[in-house]
Amino acid sequence: MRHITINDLAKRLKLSASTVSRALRDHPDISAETKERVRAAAEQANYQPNLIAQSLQTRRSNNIGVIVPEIRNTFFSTVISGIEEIAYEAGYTIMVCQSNDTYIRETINTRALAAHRVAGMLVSISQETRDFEHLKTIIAQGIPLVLFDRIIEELEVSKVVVDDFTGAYNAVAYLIKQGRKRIAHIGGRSPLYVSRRRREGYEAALRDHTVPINPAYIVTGGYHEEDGRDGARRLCGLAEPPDAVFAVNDPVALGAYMHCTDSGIKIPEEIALIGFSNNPNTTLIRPRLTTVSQPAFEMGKVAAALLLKKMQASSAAGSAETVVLKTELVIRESA
Amino acid sequence: MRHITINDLAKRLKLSASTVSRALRDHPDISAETKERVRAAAEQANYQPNLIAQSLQTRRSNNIGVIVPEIRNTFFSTVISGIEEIAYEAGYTIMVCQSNDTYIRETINTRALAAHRVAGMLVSISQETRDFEHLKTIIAQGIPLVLFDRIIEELEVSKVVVDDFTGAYNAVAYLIKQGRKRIAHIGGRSPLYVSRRRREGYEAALRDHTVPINPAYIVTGGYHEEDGRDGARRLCGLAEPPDAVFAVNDPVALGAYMHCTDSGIKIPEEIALIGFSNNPNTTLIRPRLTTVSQPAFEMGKVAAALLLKKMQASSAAGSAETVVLKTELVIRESA
DNA sequence: CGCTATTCCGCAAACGTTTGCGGCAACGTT
DNA sequence: AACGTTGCCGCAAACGTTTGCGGAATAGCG
Repeated sequence: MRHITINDLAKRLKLSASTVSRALRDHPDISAETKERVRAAAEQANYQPNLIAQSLQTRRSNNIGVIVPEIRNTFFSTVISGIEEIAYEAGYTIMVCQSNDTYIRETINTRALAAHRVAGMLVSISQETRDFEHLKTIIAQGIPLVLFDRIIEELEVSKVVVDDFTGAYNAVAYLIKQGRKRIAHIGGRSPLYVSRRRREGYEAALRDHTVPINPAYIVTGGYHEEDGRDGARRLCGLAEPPDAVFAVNDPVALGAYMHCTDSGIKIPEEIALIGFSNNPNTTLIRPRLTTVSQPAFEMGKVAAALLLKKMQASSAAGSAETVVLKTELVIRESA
Repeated sequence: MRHITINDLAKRLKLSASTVSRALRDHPDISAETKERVRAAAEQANYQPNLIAQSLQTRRSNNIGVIVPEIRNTFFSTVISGIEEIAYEAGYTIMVCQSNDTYIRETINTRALAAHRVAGMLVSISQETRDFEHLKTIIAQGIPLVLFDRIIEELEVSKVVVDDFTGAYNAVAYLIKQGRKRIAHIGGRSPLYVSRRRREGYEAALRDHTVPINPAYIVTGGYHEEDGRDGARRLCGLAEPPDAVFAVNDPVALGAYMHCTDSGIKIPEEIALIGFSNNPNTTLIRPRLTTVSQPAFEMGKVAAALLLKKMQASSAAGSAETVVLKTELVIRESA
């Protein structure tokens, strides 16, 4: 019923614990013969080294912490999947927390993971976080940190994002090229990096093509489907409703889509629609949603790899690296 | 840069480590005054107890392991979300692994989590697993285990599932009541509990309504969208194609939906369609998908709560409990 | 004033590892 | 034959906690 320890093995083999330990880790001081004996005994007894004790001794744990706003949400769960993939290959396990998009819980999570002495942390901040003290203490404690997607620009730390600006820019430029005249944007209310950059891309595209920016065509809200419905409703209620909408992400775009189809507005004839992320379910609807690809799985892998690199570099932390992944406009029928 | 320990505090306060420890845990042996001093110092120094050392000493860790086939997959990520929610409230953090639906990786994951000395484990098995030795050793090591969704019936252990049989039965019965005559089933090829039970429900409904079971109307494959496409293609290629399809889950149903709409087959006029799970994206398509609700978030919460209960019960393990959650046929336009 | 209770705290061992250091044979070298 | 090498292993300390036990000081009691 109990876990068997290295001392049990030692006793059984009439050896010292240190010899068993060294044999298991293939230390040159141990003869080939006893190594074999030890290995056989360990195998036979189904010995599993206690990682807790190991971590305490070596002062380095083999798990890495992950904090996301919410685990359900295909974008984040896909990122987590990518993270786990890389972590697994490197022999790490991930400890996953969700902040439910609240600041308070995010801080609690960082504290908990720090108390667990994770070897590194990957976080995507909540909508609410304005100050970064909790992250700064993480850094001060010497825990490698990398931010992804929802990052904080001011923080001197490694980050991985997509080129939100360019992605948005290209999407809107495409709408203009298609001859759309009244291009609206359903954005995020919170000052999240991603929503700000996408909005900036939207505005820059309009400006560069000398189409005036109409404040009435910019509505903001949350990041879920219902927010997209709300936004679309307000937009369509305008005296002169838009003939195109660029949404901050796919859930919002899908919400807008729902509103339009439900109220008989034809897509793309009356209104064109572009989302952001290229979630799998964007190909479910008819017309299929034109969107900007945001490689979530890839992002998870890259973020994890970056963190692992930081962790190797141990002491010489320094160098905050930020990698930006490419987006691509995937053109389908909705625009 | 370093983490501060209980000894640092002790030195700073000219106390012993034991006193500090007891003060922090509010032990009655310590005077109110020193308790306050210690608390203040701990606060000021941002002391965080080393959970690693704590776990080693107390022989109980405060994290629980989770193994799912794949993290991306809205069903599982939603379950995980529910698990995290309950675990968080109870002061536990979750360690999440994915087996990628392979047996080998599932065993590696169980070993890793056992080596981490998790306080308990929640697992949903892979398509490939046929033997349960890895799970038996988990149990033998005294680690509380609860299976969810993809369970193993033969294993004497706590489980949480939905009433797959009844859910399937009701769905098919509904199709019959609607006057459908040639009802097909796109099921899972693997002998997974869920796919077996749903198929049994399908067959029972037919039998109870005295409609003959036509083997040609039962096709099997995997559990993803492309498998649904394949299944629908084969079904529609029949001399006498079915006029209704009950799919093993929503992704498969959506794949079937895609095939039908893409080849001009009208839903529900020519063919009715019912899925299983009530994934959020089933309301995206038009007609919306009729499906059987399978409360994923709830399942995660229940499974975690059950595990916590097992963990309290410590020694007196025994009593394998299995809770089955209710499904409900949610009727929409596709059937 | 002497004795027992009570209050409050420290010593040390333990949890399961890893690792520096030292020791003891056996061996090879002059 | 004496000596240095080498090969192989054990002792003990350490990682940061918790906790049983004992002990000093104070309080309470007759």
